[in-house]
Amino acid sequence: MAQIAQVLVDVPTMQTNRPYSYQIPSAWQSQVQPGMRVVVPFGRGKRRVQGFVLACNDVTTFDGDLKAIDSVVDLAPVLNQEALKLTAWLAASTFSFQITCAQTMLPAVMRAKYEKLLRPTDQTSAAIDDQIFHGQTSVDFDAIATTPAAVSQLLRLQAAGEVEVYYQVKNQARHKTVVGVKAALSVADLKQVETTVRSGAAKQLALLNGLQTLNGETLTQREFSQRFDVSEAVIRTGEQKGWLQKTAIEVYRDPYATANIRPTKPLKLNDEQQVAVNQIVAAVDAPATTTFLLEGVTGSGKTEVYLQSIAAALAKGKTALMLVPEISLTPQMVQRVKGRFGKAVAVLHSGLSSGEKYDEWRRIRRHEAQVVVGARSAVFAPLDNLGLIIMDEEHESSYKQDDAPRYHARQVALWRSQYHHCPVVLGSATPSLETRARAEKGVYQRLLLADRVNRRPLPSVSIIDMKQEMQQHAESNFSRALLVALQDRLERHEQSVLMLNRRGYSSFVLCRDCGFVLKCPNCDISLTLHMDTHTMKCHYCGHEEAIPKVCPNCHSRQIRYYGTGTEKVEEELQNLLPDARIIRMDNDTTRKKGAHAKLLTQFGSGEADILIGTQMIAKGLDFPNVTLVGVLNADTALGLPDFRASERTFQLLTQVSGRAGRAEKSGHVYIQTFNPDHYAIRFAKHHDYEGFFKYEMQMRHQGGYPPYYFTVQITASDLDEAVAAKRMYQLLQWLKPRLTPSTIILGPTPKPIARVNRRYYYQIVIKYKQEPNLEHTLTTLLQETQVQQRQGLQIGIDVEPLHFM
DNA sequence: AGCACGCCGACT
DNA sequence: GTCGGCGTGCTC
Repeated sequence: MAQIAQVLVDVPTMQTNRPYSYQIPSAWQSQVQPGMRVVVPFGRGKRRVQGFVLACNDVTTFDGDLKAIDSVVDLAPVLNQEALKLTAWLAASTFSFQITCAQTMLPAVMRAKYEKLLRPTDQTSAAIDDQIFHGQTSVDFDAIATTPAAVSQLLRLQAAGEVEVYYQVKNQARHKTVVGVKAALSVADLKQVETTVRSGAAKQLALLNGLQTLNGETLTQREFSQRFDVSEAVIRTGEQKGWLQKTAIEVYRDPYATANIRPTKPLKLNDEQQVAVNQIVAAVDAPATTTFLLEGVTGSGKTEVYLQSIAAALAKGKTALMLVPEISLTPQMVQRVKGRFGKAVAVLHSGLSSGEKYDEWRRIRRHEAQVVVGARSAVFAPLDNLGLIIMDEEHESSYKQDDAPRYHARQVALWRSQYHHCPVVLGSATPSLETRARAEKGVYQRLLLADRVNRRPLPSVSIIDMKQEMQQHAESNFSRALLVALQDRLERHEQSVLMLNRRGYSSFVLCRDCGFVLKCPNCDISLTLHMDTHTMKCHYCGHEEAIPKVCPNCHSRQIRYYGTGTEKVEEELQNLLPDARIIRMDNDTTRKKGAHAKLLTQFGSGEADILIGTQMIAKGLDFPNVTLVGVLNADTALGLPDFRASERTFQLLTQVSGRAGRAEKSGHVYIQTFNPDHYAIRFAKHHDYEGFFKYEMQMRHQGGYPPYYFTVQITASDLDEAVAAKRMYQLLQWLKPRLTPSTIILGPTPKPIARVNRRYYYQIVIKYKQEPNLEHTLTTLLQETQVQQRQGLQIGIDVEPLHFM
């Protein structure tokens, strides 16, 4: 019987990023297993932390007295063998702490909350009890220890044994329960009781009759009350008389009421779709770890290919995982999958409450759900026996997590496909260059859907040169051509969608006399005007202040907002087209839970003529009556110092164009731009992904960028700019001799937004083709900079970063 | 992270 | 002399 547990403790630092050995108390030796959470003492004080058991055995390299596990949190492992292996791989490949990775894979409620408490002892004097405890059994340490003087007093009291410090490790996970009703007496006894009830007590008789029909089963109180027509008060009486027992029945929080979902049937596939399904299903059956690139224009029916492939995996008794970007995870999308697979579907996304996420996670782990649909983190869903992984819109940057662990869901999906020997399907109309290049080399197998379902032609696209427009007409967000088209749609009772490319282009306040721009005091970035709260906000640190009435610099009153936000566009459009009914969708109007869906439903049911929004409207929405799509500012992202700017612009334009003319009516797209000759815009006009791919590959080849090179970004930040810069140059000197000569190191350079939250940022980018020792080198780097990190320097490593700013 | 240990300046 | 500042090392 294993006596020693190797435990990963919940202390995310470089020094503690390894297992610690603990004695397993003999009473628990048969039940502690790898993957369970435990509470262990850690450190010289009385600190207790949560940890994950990685292994159980009888050996340790530690030559000292082992401490014992304090308590066991789980009855069964929450991380299975696959998850434990994945944790180790994820930590190594993203340069993050193992404990952080383990926690990332689980619902947030399973993360422990810690409380440091003070408790009285039997030596506590009346005076201290009066001062600190007021008769309570414990008080929060931090609430009392607010001043240095208070801290030293507490330390003295602790030394004198008058108070005790105690750490409480709290499990946040709560199971939702409803009240159940169960008979407490046998049927015979209940019959006996019936004879003693006063005649005319109809409800009590009904209750007794009802109890007799239960057959020892438990019914929810609600159901019982309805079925036998007895009130809760009567049931309470029955409980008091000892006829019945109330119990707690565990229920799942159901985020989508399954009741009103209409079942859907598989659609007839066209030839291309059928070929794709056949290939995928063959790989599911084999099983083979083939990675497919399913490349299909918008409207070519990729989703139906996914659904029928999933059906084949389920038919084989296997499970399936379907990843979609957060913004595509709309109620329509969920309905479509649930309509096909019903209760077998679990949905994981950020809109769920933490309790709902936990319940969905448990349904998956208990094998009550075989299909999981979810955003990025759903890639960790605890599905056993995986038969198929699908990643829709694989080029979406939201698949990469922005903070530690900086993983890309695609990499995790590929890892899991190796583990389960199952295929992966990467789907997109505009695949990332990396993926498309791998398909070119035969690493991935390419499946092409060139035709739109029903053979609808792609919408025609007009490019509008805003430079000319500006010269000939007054400054406006709307070109004449677009306005005429909008007017035309209003008259024909058709709908329009307008997209404002918000990135780096929101409203800021500018003084027309001296040119002063209101900036964040903590960050090198202008503050954004928010009309809903009437404040200026920083989008990086959250700083908020009042809108200035006079210029803080020259005291002029000519201080106005400048630039274009969705609100301003809406206002201008309403002036230009007073009769139009407009819905605006942006971060402000969709922040509330369910607001997103509500606005889309309103638009879909024809309650508005025009939908204005940011990038969020480009994805997945499918309204047959939309015949016009306008992109107000196509090129705001093109000017950004990022080699992926063209790729993103092309993808966005192609995607938003796909919103026009999805049913019988043909669509038209207007793209307003200041760079009408830019290749990203030219290729988007002709829906020419292949042309764009070839051209962009040349650009990447010349620039030495992915997919020709791999990249790693190292960021250092410090409150003192000189320190950040100096350390970065030292780091460069340290790094150079450890990398192969063909590797290119860019930087150090200050980040384009050099200061965020009072910290100064510098970055180095490593571009390499082959660097076998990179993992080791960078891990060493993190260890060697420990002392500096303690002194306030923050160092971060991002493997294959998606944003270079 | 959080805690103890340990070594220097201004107070009872 | 002691209290308390924070730099350094360690946590099974």
